[in-house]
Amino acid sequence: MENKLHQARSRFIAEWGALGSAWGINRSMASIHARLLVAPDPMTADELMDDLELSRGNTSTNLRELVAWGLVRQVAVKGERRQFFLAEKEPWRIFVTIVRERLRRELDPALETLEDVAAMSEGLEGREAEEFHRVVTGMAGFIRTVRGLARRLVGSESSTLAGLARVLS
Amino acid sequence: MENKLHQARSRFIAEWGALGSAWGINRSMASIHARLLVAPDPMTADELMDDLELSRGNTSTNLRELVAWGLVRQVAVKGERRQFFLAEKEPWRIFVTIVRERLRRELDPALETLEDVAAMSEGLEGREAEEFHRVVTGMAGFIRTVRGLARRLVGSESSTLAGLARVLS
DNA sequence: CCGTACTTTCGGGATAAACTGAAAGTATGG
DNA sequence: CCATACTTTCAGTTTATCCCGAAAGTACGG
Repeated sequence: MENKLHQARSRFIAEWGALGSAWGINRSMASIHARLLVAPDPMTADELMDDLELSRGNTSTNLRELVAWGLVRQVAVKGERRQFFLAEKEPWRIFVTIVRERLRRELDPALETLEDVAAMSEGLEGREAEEFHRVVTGMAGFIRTVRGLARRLVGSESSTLAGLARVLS
Repeated sequence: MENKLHQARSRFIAEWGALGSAWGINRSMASIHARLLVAPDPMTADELMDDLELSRGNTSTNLRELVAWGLVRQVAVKGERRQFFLAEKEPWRIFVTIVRERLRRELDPALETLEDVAAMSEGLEGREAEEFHRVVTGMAGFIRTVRGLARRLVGSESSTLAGLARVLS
């Protein structure tokens, strides 16, 4: 019985790690996140370290990252000196957090550069320059629209999924 | 003038590469894609190679990948022996292609495993096992819903962005 | 404040991914 | 069917990233 749980948990952690890798999240961070997700109670860095066979340093660094992302928070347990970590478990909130952070960290700077570049190429002459300007401007506009939609989508705390489902059907 | 174009183009290519990296696409592939995006005419592997200072092998491999993704296609130019490559330039179509491919390559397998793991932990007893089952099941359900929505979103060839905008406002 | 329990930092090593360049492969025009 | 122009493959190298573990740092309880 215990064994079945361990087996399922390992697969879950491995799969979460793989998904993370495909999206630019490192394996340790994804593993720690996965482990915390399925823990009924907050865990300490030491427990995670032993469970996932990661080094102390690695565990510490990635826990900090997860806290910075807002996916995990530190909780104080009365009468305990060490820190405990607790993951957000509600899928919609996890999703919203990730989308928000990625918009902020990656899309916003990219969009700024793109609009910069579009402006730089304004009014240049020649086939190449004209096509460049046309494409970059179009791309920037599209991304700006997507960002706006994404922001509204993740703007509300409660799930907009049901609403979306209605529209797209 | 020529110079301004070059400068803007370099920045665009670099930015596209950075964006790609953050999303698990390698830099060469993203650079080639960016270069083709802003080209008024189809380009050959050699032109790309010189322009981006990549090796022949790297260029060839990543062009093939881009074709496999459906973001670039080969076109025949009359009276020319070598192959020319042309990128899809419409932002909405690019977006749809990428979303479709990533759903298929990453989300689908992940969801399958997740549902597997959820089934494995069905009926196990104990706090840990019960929480595990609860969380994994919830997660799988959520992802299934998201996938369904995404599929519908990218199901139509023409942009659904306008429709979305209406709903989310 | 001192000792101890806990956490973070960081230089160096390991690993994996990306990239190169040359050789092998393919196909087309003459 | 040969020569040549072009493309792909692949073994080896480089590069970037991740990860380890020890040492330094921090703060709490007594």
